[in-house]
Amino acid sequence: MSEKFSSLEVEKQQKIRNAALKVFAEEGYEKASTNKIVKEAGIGKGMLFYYFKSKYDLYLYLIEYSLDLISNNYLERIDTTESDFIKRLHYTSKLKMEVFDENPYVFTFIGTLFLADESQWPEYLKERYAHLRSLAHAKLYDNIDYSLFRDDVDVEKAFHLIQWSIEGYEETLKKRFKNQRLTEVDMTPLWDEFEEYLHILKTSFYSREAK
Amino acid sequence: MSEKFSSLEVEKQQKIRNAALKVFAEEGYEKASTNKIVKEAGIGKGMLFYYFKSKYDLYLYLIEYSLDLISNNYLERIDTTESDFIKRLHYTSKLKMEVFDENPYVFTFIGTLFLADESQWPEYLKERYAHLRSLAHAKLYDNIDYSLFRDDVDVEKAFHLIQWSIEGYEETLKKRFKNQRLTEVDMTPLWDEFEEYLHILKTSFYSREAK
DNA sequence: TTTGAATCGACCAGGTTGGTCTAATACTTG
DNA sequence: CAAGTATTAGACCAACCTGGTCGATTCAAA
Repeated sequence: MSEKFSSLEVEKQQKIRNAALKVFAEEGYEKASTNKIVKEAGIGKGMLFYYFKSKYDLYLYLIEYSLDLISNNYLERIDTTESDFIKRLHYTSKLKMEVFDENPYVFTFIGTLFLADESQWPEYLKERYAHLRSLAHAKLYDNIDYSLFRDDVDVEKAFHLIQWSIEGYEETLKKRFKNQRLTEVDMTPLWDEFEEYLHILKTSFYSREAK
Repeated sequence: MSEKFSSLEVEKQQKIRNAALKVFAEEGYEKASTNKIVKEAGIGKGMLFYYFKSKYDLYLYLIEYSLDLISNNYLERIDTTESDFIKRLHYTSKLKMEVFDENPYVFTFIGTLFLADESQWPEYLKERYAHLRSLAHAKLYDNIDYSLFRDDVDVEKAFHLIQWSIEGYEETLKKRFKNQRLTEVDMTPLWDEFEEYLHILKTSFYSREAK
């Protein structure tokens, strides 16, 4: 990236980033076409190479940007003093939706990195990516109160079941509102529905006594 | 498709189909390259167009083939007299794995059709695709004994939670054994693990009295 | 009026595309 | 063995797309 890009108005930066994130996320690095990106971003082809010296340069910039965003605006904000696993996930989902709404392609883009070929990345990006993953793990599992769970179920397995359930719910929501901006959707009934699911999970996996 | 293709030895047919299914599933119709397909199938470029008159012809053939396979070897074999939802899903998973093992790309390929542009398909394929979806629904939900479920949870929601859990488990398995043929994997401990998960679901979502 | 940063899109060489065709080989039948 | 047919690989084609360049133009500041 050059200082040319960073001195753009933030809206324009955001528009270009979103376009690029979208195309990279959907097509993967190799197949992502810079033509498609500039079209989506509504800028001329020349400008992209004026801001970034190559396609790969743009790609690395997006990685760095996404790592930062997910760390600072999402993971770091997860409150690990909440020791109730389900409550923590509940709050985590709210956060995720918030970030997702402003930056819909970052999560998919970061997801694709998991299968990407890191070997050519600069060292500092590899480190930060590894750091992100361990941070994510810690933010989910550190300081969880195991005693809330029924003692006749394997807590580890219950963790998984709860997580899969939440991911499944997220997926169905994505499918349901595929073509709408999230801001245009009234989320309150969805959160209610989500909470009903969480309530079921609670009554199912937590022991009766535990409130 | 021409009779040229169907009179090939079945192994060769299968190899070509698998190659094509794989590429179409991974890249989508437009981007799937016939060059990649013939390379993957280990045949010369000419042969593909000797067997199928065009890329689109091959594509339609694969749709028909996959619809048939999933109907006959998978859905139709699901036993709807089993009214215990979890047991039925358990059996369904076994079937799915069986089919998956012999034909790993059919499910993903069929999955991509959901987002594909049906509008140009011949009428009979549209109908059969619609039929497949209603069949799938029926095979999952018809004749389920609701009384097994705890009466303090919404059965519909419990359905979803259970399904998401199973899908989640399937996904983690796919990731775990991404690069191995399924036949090379010793499945028995996995089935045991799976059954432990099912057991938890049972104790969680079914009422105590219901066995 | 002059400068130079910002912008666009025509353009380039190289590569890939779906599809054709030739020429060689393999197989069958006399 | 010979003749003919079925099968095969891959060189080849025009059309198109690729990442990247560059000259032409605009326009605000000096």
